[in-house]
Formats: sequence, structure tokens, C-alpha cells
Amino acid sequence: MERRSIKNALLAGSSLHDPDKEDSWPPLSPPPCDISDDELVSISVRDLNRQLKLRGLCREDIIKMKQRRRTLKNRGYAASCRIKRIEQKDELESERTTEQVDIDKFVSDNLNMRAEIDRLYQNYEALKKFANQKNIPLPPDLEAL
Amino acid sequence: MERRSIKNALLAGSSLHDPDKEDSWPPLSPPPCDISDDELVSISVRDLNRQLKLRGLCREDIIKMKQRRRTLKNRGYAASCRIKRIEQKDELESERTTEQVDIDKFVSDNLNMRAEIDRLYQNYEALKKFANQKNIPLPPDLEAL
DNA sequence: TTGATTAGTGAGCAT
DNA sequence: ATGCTCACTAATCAA
Repeated sequence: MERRSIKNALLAGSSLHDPDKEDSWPPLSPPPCDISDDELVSISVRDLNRQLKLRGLCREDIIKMKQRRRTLKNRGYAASCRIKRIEQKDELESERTTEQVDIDKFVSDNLNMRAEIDRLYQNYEALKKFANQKNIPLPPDLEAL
Repeated sequence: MERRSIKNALLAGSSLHDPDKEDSWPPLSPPPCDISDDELVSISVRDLNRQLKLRGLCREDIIKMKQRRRTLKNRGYAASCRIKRIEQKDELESERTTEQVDIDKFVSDNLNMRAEIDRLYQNYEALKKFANQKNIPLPPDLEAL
């Protein structure tokens, strides 16, 4: 939903400390207490329960904070999931590039070897022709191509 | 949101004809009139306006239907987007596989050519050695490796 | 307006 | 409870 849109950018802020910043805009129901989103997602369940009790929230608000925590967590999971996806894609693409480079190298090598084979073959044939002209019989095992 | 979840799976379908059917589960506000979702997304804006007027809907309901239409459209766009993404991934993977097959072929070819070069070289050397043993002088251009 | 893409949200699955 | 992934929604951009 492109949270943090132009319209909402100004209203932002769901957390706390730094005055001229940090929004993290409330797509969620507003927090029933002043625990920042950053804190909310990072502290342990135990500490959270402690904090909630300490601030004397009612059951409903506690449930809301729990749900808010879950939502914030989900937001992070979704982000990781997307990052992971593009990383995998990039990896695939770079592997493809590497393989293409290898293939180019092989093509080049093959051409060189083909030329080498040709050169050796010509030399060999020239020697045989020379022997023929001089009427020099070759041993059978050297007649083979 | 996993629409059409287990709970909703049985109610699936998004439109109209079939009697034992349909709902297309309302993530949206319920439609102010009985135009099916399938119709709503497919008919032209003109026809939609005609239908809405024909059924005598108030301005609010018309706006709601327009928004519903847009949402249904978006649902489809999102689906295409997901499909496209996995198709591109599959394509990349199959290209990678193809390249790997090519590389294997090149490796095999290279080994064969290397062997061929060796064989030709050995033959050539054997001929030179033979000439040497028989004290047959070779023309300079046939002495070269 | 239409279509594509993105981030956020909740459902559901697996651990 | 936690993390991941999916389908859906709205925002935003491009055409």
C-alpha cells in the first residue's frame, strides 16, 4: 500500500525518541501505550509482558499490543522475503554470466585446437608425400592416419 | 491474506452462473448491487455506468462499485505480476541448465581433441625418428614441429 | 483509465 | 512464538 505516501508522510511517527523523525507510520491501530515500535518488535515476550503489566494496561490493550507486535514482525518478515527473492535472482543471473564467459573460452580453445590438429595433420601428410616421392617404404604402423 | 483459505475454499468462485457456487469472498465492502465480480471487472466503463444508472444506484454506491472494480482489477494485476515473476525465474533456471549441458559437451570435445593432437604428434615424431634412423635428410620445412 | 510494481497486512504452514 | 510465503489491498508510476 505504499505506506509512507505523500499524504501520510507528515502524520508519521509511531515511536518515540527522536523528535524530527522516525516515523514508521501507523497502519495499525494506534498503540494503547507509548512503547515504540522499535522496542516492541525487539524486546522479548517476557520483557514485553513485564512492561505491559507495569504500565497497567487492560486485557484488551494487551491483546492489541500483542497483535501490533505480530504485525510489525510480519512487516519485517515480508521485507526479508522480498530481499531474499531478488538476491536469488541476482545470483542466478551472475551464474548465468559466468557460464557464458566459460562457454566463450571453450569456443576459443576449440578453435585453437582445431587449427593445431589441422597443422599437425598437414605436416604428417607432407612427410608421407615426401617419402612417397623418394620411394621410401614406411613401416605399416606409420602409414596410419 | 490467504483469501480462499481452508475456511473460504469451499465458497470459492467469483461469479455467477453456476447455482451451487460462488461468492468471491468479500474482502471488499459488499457490493451495493448484484452485478457479479466477473462482470464488474470485464465490462467496459461505459456499460458499467449504464448498468449502474439502470439500477438506480445513488452516488455513494456508484463510487463504491467503481472502487470495487478497481480493487478487483488490481487483484488480477497482482496475480499476473506473481506469475510473471516465477516464469522469469524458471526461464533463468532453464537457461542455466542449458548452458551447463553445453559446457559439459565442450569439456568432452576438448578432451577428445587433446587426445587427437597427441596422437598426431606422436605419429609425426615417429616418422621423423624413422627418417633419422634411415639417415634420410628431411627438407627444412618438414623438420618443424 | 489501465496495467505493473511495491510495501504492508493477515492467513496458514512449518519449526 | 517465530519466521516464511502467499494472495490481497492500496499507493504510485508509466503509458
